[in-house]
Amino acid sequence: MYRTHNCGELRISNVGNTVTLSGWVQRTREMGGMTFVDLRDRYGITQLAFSTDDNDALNQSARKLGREFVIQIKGEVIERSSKNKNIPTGEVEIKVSDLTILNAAKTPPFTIEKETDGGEELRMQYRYLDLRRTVIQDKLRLRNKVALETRKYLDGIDFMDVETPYLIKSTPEGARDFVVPSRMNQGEFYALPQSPQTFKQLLMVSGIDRYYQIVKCFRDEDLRADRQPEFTQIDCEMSFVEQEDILKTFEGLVKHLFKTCRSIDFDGDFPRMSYAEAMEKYGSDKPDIRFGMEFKNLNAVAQNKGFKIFDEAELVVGIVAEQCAVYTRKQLDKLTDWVKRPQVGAKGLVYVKYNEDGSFKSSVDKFYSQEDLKTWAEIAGAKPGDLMLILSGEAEKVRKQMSDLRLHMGNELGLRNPNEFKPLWVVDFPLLEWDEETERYHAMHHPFTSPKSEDLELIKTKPGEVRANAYDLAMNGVELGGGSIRIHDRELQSQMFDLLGFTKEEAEAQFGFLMNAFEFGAPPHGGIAFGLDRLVATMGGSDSIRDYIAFPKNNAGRDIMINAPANIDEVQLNELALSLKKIED
RNA sequence: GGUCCGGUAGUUCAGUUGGUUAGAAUACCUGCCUGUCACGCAGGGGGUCGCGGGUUCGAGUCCCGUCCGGACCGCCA
Repeated sequence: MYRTHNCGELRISNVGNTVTLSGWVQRTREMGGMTFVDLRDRYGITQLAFSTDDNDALNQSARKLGREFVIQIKGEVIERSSKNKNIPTGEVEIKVSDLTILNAAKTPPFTIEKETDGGEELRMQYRYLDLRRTVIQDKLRLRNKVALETRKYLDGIDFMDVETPYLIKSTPEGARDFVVPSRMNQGEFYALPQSPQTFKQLLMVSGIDRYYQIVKCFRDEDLRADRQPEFTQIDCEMSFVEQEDILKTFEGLVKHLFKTCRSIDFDGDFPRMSYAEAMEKYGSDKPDIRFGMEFKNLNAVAQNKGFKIFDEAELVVGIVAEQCAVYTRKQLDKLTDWVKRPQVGAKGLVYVKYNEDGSFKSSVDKFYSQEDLKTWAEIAGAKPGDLMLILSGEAEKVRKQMSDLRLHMGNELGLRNPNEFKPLWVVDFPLLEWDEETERYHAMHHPFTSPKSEDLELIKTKPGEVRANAYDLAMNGVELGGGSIRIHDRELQSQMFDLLGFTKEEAEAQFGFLMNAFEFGAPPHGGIAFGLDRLVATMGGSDSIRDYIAFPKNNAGRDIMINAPANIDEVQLNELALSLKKIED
């Protein structure tokens, strides 16, 4: 038997017991005639004690142990003469009588500790060592708990877990597909699903009524701290529901998860905001409402006073940074540089300091009187001591830029507390989005989203103004999930494809199976999908999802531990009837 | 496709206007130490400064290219 106990469970009540423990050597401390060894496993650390008085030979062997050796010991639990209050097992130690080295270890390339000295790349290359760290294990433990509680909650209200295929068909809509060549059907390719969307809708046609799946999805797009090419969704669909039913049901899920996994209760219902309002007030469809700094439109007061840049702008918009009138020239220049970076892309930044004495100092004093600036402050809701930051230009771009600036200021001023959680349902998304490049409409959510019935008449005349029965759950500036009420009528679905620029033939070839299914009694249905990785990372107070995934990919989509992707053998290529073409620049 | 930041000891980093033998901390090794728990003390080993080219009497330092890592924009229905 390798162990009678784990390394985290022995207490003062176990004194006198003879126990066997196995684990990793965290550290050894040599004290002349004594040696202490910290033995670690997933559950904790237990101190082992050796001394020359007890057993000189054993003490000598203990000194030869290196970091991360895997050992097994037998001994008696004794009360420590000097206790360590910092760890749960700190009142006891093991007086070791037998020591077996189960496996020696090379010195690890970085320290296996809470604050490791290892850099990102090294940690990923030796991810199995990184995963020995308690902080990372805690994150995986949270993920496990969230997934488990999701299953409990959904199972409790009659949702049924149904698996859908990973080898499906590529479609041109949306993200790039990962494709898989078929050996048995040479020259043809499967695609890995970006989501089980059509399958879950077919399950509704099948009468499954309430479906969920915690499922891997794949998108061949560039990565970010919060985006991986393979990621996990909590994918859900319900029949005979309206938007309100979905929102209620899944607000319940999110509340359940925060309560059971983080002991956090939300007061009342989650607030809701229309997409239009979110864009106007925060310039984002996933606003962080942990702090204010709402956008204030200054067109009426800033234009036609002779300042050409504002006069020619479609939108002049400001935010108020409280108590920031004390910002120095240097700080303001730095902010200006920040918004001028290509990633943000603003042409410049106008500031107005509302000094404590009631006077104003701005970068546009040449064009505006103190009275003018006072009017701005009133509109913006600025008080003495505050700083107004103003951007102008093309409305859509300015909103995006101001949104970036708002979040930046939120970070600077410490207004984005990672232990505070502010959910927000964003509703009434537009159905369509004009794409400049292809000069046609794209589905904002996906082509199966139903338009709001009251907007249906606009579909021929002003398709861009049609709103959809689509909704997102945003939290702390992160999109945690989104969904919609779907189209369940063949004719309407067919019209949608028309609108999106599909020919009848293309629509039939790509989604005929779904439209055919709609002819055999499709119930009204809708659903939602949550990004599990983002949900868990947000619950853990982190911006990056990487540490919540056991084996993530790097910036370039590579797994640097196993070194994937990699070349394949000529034999494999031949079997697949593929040949590689060298692409010249 | 693009922008920015980084690459120096096992590791994390410092390295001045280009100038003698490239440093610190930590890890590692050796010795001492009987109550440590980030133990302490003394000593030691450890570097093709990512790679290639250029400028220069001289390059870790400047220039060009390239590879790798990170953050971001585009992209992500």
